[in-house]
Amino acid sequence: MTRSDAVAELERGTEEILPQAEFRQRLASAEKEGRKLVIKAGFDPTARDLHLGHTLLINRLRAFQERGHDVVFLIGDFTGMIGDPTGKNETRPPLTREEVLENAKTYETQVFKILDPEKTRIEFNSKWLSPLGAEGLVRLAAQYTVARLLERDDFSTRYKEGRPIAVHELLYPLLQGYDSVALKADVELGGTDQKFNLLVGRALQQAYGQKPQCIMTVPILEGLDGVQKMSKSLGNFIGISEPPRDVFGKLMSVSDTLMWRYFELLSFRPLAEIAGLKKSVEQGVNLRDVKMELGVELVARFHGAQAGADARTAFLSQFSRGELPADIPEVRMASPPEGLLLARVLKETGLCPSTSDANRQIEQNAVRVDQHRVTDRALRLKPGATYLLQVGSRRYARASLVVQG
RNA sequence: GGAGGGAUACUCAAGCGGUCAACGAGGGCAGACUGUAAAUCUGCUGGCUUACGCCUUCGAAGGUUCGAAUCCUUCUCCCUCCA
Repeated sequence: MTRSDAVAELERGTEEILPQAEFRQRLASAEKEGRKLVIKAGFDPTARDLHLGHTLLINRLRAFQERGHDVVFLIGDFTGMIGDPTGKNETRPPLTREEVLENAKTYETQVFKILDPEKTRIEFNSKWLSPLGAEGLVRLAAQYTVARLLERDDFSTRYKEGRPIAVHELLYPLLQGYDSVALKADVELGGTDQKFNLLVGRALQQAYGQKPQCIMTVPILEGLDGVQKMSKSLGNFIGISEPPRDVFGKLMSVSDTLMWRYFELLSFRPLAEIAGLKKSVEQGVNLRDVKMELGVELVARFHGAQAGADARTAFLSQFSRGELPADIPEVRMASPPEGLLLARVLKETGLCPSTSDANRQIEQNAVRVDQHRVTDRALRLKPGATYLLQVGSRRYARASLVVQG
């Protein structure tokens, strides 16, 4: 890999690098002198489950790590008690110390699916923020002005609209910036919504007589709907701890246009290779197959290479050829001698949330018993047998009915 | 402290005494089609019930009425304006 390729690989998938020239120069001189850059990325310990959106940032960290730089995974346990107000239109209640620590713990296992644990430095910002004390805080606060804090979008909006801004929220950017001072960060990464905070870090380092960090922002990834940002609360996410078939399946359900964006942002393949794939689709290759490539790659990243291949095989057999999946849950239930209504059984097996819903599904031709469509909601399943039940093409179960008593 | 406005199903948002289990949009689920769980079109989207139908829901609690999401009272929470 040439030097400029290497830089391109580090900068890949970033939204903005400020200032870019300074970043490249700093990188070059550090590598020339065999010195590690301190790469900082902070995580708010409010989210427990990481999803693909978070991985954009983690992937950048990984790229730096691969080039031997000092990657600091900073858990904002102290600032977590404030809660970053970015993008929020109202004050959040502070988390308790216990909640913060609890959440922080769950990060590690997830993050190390991508990062190398040996090369990752995990820090908690309470380490330096707690000892800072009231005096230190006052000194820190003296380094920045209210007017500049109010430049931040969500602060200025709230201020103009007369909505409350608690004083501790104003402190958030300062504390985050002080983290950079404490770590002597060379580069700080964050989502585009973090730009303001990252720049405050730059200013504060300067105020404390350090060389100001460069900042690197990564895009906010759209969720499965292709419109809103990926988030757990919107339900449009792919979690990195989800089972292989869900990760794969959700990726397959991504719209064709969104798929390319995912590919560019999430795949580790060289950019040239992705361009090649795009070209091959234009020349008639089935886009579905390209989508599967992405699915295989991501499942493999989180669950191992074998899981990636298996997910593709399972998908093809189930949805292309309509075969049964390998692992169909089996439920035993008691039945009176005359049998149980189908809707009742569908509910008991968990395939449908209620008998009303089960009846609706039956009326909509969605239900199969032993591979045959059933449209009669009056059908009773007799005890003494095991039935294969399907609702739609994704929900399967076996129900074995045993005579009551 | 004073004056107004609002709270409706997963979300947004109509309704303002009966025809409301509640318009519409988004989301979700399903069917058709297909090259995929893409796109497109169609249907469904509170619970119980084989069915007739029954029950619960419109911030909370009471009340008026044959009948309330709709009117009245109190309460809780939000917002706007004045001080």
